[in-house]
Amino acid sequence: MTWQPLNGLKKDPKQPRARQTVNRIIDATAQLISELGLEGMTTNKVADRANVNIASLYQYFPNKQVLISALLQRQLNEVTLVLNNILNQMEDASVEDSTRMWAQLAIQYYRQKGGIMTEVLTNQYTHTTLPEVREFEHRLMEAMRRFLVKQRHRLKVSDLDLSIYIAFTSCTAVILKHLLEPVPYYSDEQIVEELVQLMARYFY
Amino acid sequence: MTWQPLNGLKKDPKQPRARQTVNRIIDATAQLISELGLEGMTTNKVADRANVNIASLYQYFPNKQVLISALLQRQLNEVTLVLNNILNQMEDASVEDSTRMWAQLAIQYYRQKGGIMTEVLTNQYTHTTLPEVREFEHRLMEAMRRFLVKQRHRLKVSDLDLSIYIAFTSCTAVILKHLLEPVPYYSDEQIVEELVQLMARYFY
DNA sequence: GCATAATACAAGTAATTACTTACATAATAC
DNA sequence: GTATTATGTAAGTAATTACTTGTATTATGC
Repeated sequence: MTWQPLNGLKKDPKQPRARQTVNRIIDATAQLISELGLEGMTTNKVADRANVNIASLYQYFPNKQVLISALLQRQLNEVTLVLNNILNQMEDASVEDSTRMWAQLAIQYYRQKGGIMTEVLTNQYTHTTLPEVREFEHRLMEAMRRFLVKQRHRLKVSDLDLSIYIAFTSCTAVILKHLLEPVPYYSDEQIVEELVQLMARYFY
Repeated sequence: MTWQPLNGLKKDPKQPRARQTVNRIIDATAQLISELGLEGMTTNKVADRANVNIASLYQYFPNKQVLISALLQRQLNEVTLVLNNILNQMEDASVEDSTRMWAQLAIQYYRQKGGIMTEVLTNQYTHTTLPEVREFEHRLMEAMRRFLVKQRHRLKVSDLDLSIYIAFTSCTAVILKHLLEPVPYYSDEQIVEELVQLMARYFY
């Protein structure tokens, strides 16, 4: 049995210098996607920005796809960490409170980290839905489920999974739209509180 | 004062043969976007598919953007027609009924016409939100408003416009997701009825 | 019927794309 | 220290992109 490097890299960077190179490449990828969008990002530009020869890039990343995947993984892992923290905290919270926490976290994270991940997330509906994103969504909905089953008797849902699907999709879309095409006179708080209302009335 | 051709075309096709050419070009554009996505569609491929020389394409369309715009306009006009019909019919319908009609129409239209417009719509959150799409959304939300103010006394909303914004965004996202990444065990009817529930509980 | 304008196409262009080949330098093993 | 391996670069590649130039063909005005 032969070993593929777990992350899809062509070659594991063994020396610290090489690890730095790989990191610089991923950083540059993040910057460029954030500035130019997925379409605008090219491997040549990435290599330039990272001050690395294009051939070095292709020594570690077999192709563009894997490079994007690597960035995506890094970002998703980051979010997952923060998120798990929150999810544990809200054990027995109400739908209102958990919606609020979740929405606030999403907005705050985006404000800090820029639109790198959102750029990819918004393309999730496109032909090439990235499996990483799908899996992340799935994990999130599972967490919602674990949280909701505990208070199932209080909920007026017929099909819990369907409800979660609808709720998750709605909240995500509203937040994403608010972040990327903000309507000037809606504040973060207004949006969040209105989502809280929507969820409360839907579930209770 | 000089006249720009209203639709952004470089040149008005005056002879029937020319009008046919222009139409064939737009049709080919629709096909290719539907097959390959916005990214995959190129002007050269469009010309090929339309059996038209690439130079002829550029005789009428000054650039790729305008070509896409022309297609988008055609599609949006089509939908608007159908939609206005529906909107007039539902004058005094309940939130439930109007949600149902609207959602069913959206699904049906997509099933018939393929993903051309959705392809563009899903990229609405991207850097280049097309003004045509914005305007269309705006018109739709205005229609929702006209319909809702009539029964305002029955609604438990604090800010009607905000509610419309949230409702519209949620419904659109759920429908779009259902069409493009369908979860196998959710039927059209299930999705529609769950949206009806969501809207009813939100507004009443 | 013929001058003129409208419409079409053949064959390009320069720029950009993702990705390679061939070679040099730096670190490690012993 | 030297053989070996890891890491880096210079300079390409062929394919594709959006878009032009120059010329031939077709329709229209009168």
